[in-house]
Amino acid sequence: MGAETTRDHIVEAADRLFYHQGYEHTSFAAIAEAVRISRGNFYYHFKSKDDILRAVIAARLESRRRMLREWEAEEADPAGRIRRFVEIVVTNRADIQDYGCPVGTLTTELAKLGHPALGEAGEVFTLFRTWLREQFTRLGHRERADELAMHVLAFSQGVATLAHAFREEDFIRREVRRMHDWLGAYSAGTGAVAAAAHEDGGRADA
Amino acid sequence: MGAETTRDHIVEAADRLFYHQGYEHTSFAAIAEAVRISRGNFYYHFKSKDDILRAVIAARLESRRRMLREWEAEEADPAGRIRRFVEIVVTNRADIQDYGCPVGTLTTELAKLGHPALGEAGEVFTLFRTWLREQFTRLGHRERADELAMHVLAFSQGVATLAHAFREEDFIRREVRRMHDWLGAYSAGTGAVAAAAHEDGGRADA
DNA sequence: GAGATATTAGGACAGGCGTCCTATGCGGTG
DNA sequence: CACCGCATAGGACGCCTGTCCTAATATCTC
Repeated sequence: MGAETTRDHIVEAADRLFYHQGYEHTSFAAIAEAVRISRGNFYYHFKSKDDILRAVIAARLESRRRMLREWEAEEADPAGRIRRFVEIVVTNRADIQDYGCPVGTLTTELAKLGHPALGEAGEVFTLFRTWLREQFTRLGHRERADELAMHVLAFSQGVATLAHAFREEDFIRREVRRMHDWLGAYSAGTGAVAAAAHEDGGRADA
Repeated sequence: MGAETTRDHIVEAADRLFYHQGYEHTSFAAIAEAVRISRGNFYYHFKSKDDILRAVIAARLESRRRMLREWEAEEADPAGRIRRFVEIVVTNRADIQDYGCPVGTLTTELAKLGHPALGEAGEVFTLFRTWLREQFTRLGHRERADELAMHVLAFSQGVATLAHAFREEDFIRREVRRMHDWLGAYSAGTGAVAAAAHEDGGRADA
């Protein structure tokens, strides 16, 4: 805490405010007030608002990378790792109900603004997609790994958006349970793998 | 076209611009330019920007109601109606890839802005939820109708968000196919209904 | 055609924004 | 103690925003 630099404080406050209020709606004055520094002093650490945004995105990317790395260290089973990802919406349910998914909402906003940093924001999605794909590949679903990864991602975005709109915690838990059930067909031994492949394999890649 | 009032033109242009650029990012000047009227003239038809937003939301609500009514007239089978809803993401794939879901993105933005019209925007979600619930009820799933309705809604939001982020049409089609497969267990005759109830009934409502 | 009403145009206003500039304070080094 | 570079403060700037006001123009009624 005390060891953190002013720049870090700015990035942290901006991260939180961008998440809670949106990027465009968050003014320099608001960040300055949160960090308790003067407006003018911003431009010593960052050269523009875009610059702060990029720093925030980079910080988020790094934090997600770190999270995934920890999961990999703690959980050897790829299926267990995927389940951890699915559990995010439960773990962060309070924030999600209040503000939605940080990644999804920022990406959507930057797209509407035509902001040049949209691509960087999208990299967080790509990070998750690649990581999930890797886990499915290790489970023996190499051909369909990307499709399955995207399905899990779509789940989390759908749940986040509706949990935000309706604020219903039970809905989150039901959808997570449903997703765990679905994952069961892909995560167990060869028998279950074969069953899952049979279940919808014929149509999915027509 | 020619029969439309100026007010209608304003609402149409604002609707499109709010969808493409976001509510906050769309200025009065931008709407005025699109409608080809002067800025000042706005306040003859609307008393504030909020007022235009409310008119846009009301128009969207009405258009969705009309759409659902048409589906009900054309399609007697509740399962077919639900399938029509699922197909929205395919039908509107171009817009969705460019701008996301109009309902989801607006709701999310208004929530971040703390805008008083958030509740009205959310009514579109409620409209869909209630309608889907009604269709599932008619299919004989009264107890789980709301849960199933929410699942379909979550599907559409998840697909829309990711299709927007990644711009991949194949992804949309794969997810829609998956959803149709899932619906198959709930839409056929009593035999299939019983099978679906057995499939995950034991855990879903523990 | 005259008058009343409905509609439009365009500028003025105050406030907030991101940005920039300059002066001031702080902390370690010779 | 003098110095120098890092860090900060706070105000000035030009721009754009939503809003409001007033004058001009269409449109309709008798």
